[in-house]
Amino acid sequence: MTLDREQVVAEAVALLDADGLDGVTTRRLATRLGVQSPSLYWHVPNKAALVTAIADAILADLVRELSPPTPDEAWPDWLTGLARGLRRALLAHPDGARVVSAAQLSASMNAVSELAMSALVAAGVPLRQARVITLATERFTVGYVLEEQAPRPDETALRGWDLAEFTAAHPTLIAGITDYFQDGRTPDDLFDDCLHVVIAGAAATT
Amino acid sequence: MTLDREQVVAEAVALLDADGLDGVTTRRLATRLGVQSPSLYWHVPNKAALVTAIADAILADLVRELSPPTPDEAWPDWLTGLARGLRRALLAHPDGARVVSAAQLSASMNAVSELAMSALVAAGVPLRQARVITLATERFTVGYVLEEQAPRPDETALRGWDLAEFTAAHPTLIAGITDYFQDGRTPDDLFDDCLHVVIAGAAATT
DNA sequence: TAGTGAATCTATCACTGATAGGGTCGGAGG
DNA sequence: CCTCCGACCCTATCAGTGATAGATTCACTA
Repeated sequence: MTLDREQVVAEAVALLDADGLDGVTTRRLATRLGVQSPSLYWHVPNKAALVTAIADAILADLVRELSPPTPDEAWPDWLTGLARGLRRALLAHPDGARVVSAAQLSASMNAVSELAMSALVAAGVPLRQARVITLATERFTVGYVLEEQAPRPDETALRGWDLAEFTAAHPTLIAGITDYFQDGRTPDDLFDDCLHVVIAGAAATT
Repeated sequence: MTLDREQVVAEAVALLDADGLDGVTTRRLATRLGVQSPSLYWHVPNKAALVTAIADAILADLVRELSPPTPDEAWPDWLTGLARGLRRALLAHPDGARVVSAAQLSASMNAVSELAMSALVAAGVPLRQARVITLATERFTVGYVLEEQAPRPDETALRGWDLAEFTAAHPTLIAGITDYFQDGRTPDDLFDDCLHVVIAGAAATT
């Protein structure tokens, strides 16, 4: 029962889930697999390739369950669903967005892009606009989740930080944040609202 | 002529410019400052704080030259200029977007947010919409530049990668990319076009 | 049975962020 | 003048990182 690249990646994802990206080290991964760390290099050329493989694994489910828009589905609605699915896939693992943005040439991400562009083109969006729209949507979504998953500032970063002082210097910002969540709105709502901006722009510029 | 936190950060930025974020190590930074690495910890609590300080330095120029919209300036145009300026600031240093996205509580970034939100509110945009629009714009821009500055895949990542095969699997994607740059369009144009999507959506959802 | 190649091992490298604890030196208080 | 104290920097060291060299094991095949 010798080790397998697939098992390595699967265990790396499990390690990511348990300890985040910084917890994914070659040694700890090897230990989990009952092996010494240099053995991993037989299955994976280097750590960057491992991260890319993790990214592909993270997006694999999304790619699998993705389907082109139904005939009666308007492409902006379909694209909204795509972006939501992408965000869910990224949020499903700690540092998911970091992993995907660190990936070099993720096959799954390219599959998502291809599907999105072909769907838009099929729906009558000019090729060039389809490219612009998918790029904007993808990069917005990844950028959004990246910030969403950013670690809370540690204690030393907050030393000398005062809420009252901050509020005084950034009144509109604070007001906007508190206002938004006042009526029971959730972080998911905030993403949806931001995404709606992007999609509305996409629909408007076509 | 003893060392100063300001000098430490300035030299860290110089080191970032020379060797990228991964090149910014405490030892190399110390060497550049003619000092041993533990000395840095007198001026900076840890490396995360140093990165945040670098991020603030990167955005400092932007914040300084930023001004509210003139009375005859429509807020979508003004916001477009803001996003362009943010992108330029990030692109001005290697890994600029990575640095800013890794920063914990960057004062400069918050200053940008505050300025943007207050400008929008002053222009009549409802507070909640202003929040959504600035968030969408900021995260889109950082996410965009992050990918823009991602390192080209190294050789081992490209082992077994075949353009013809990739094109066959992603015809629309490849067509869209080649089509876009065919008429002499530049990466700056691509960003502007994507940004236009976001801003148009912002204007449309108001 | 000899050999080949896959898969793993041990040992080690150069490097990282960080801490402990000891010096040095200038300026303020007696 | 002298002492003391805090700012500032040092040496020494730690635990941990990705990675490589080179030896070893072991199943299968010619």
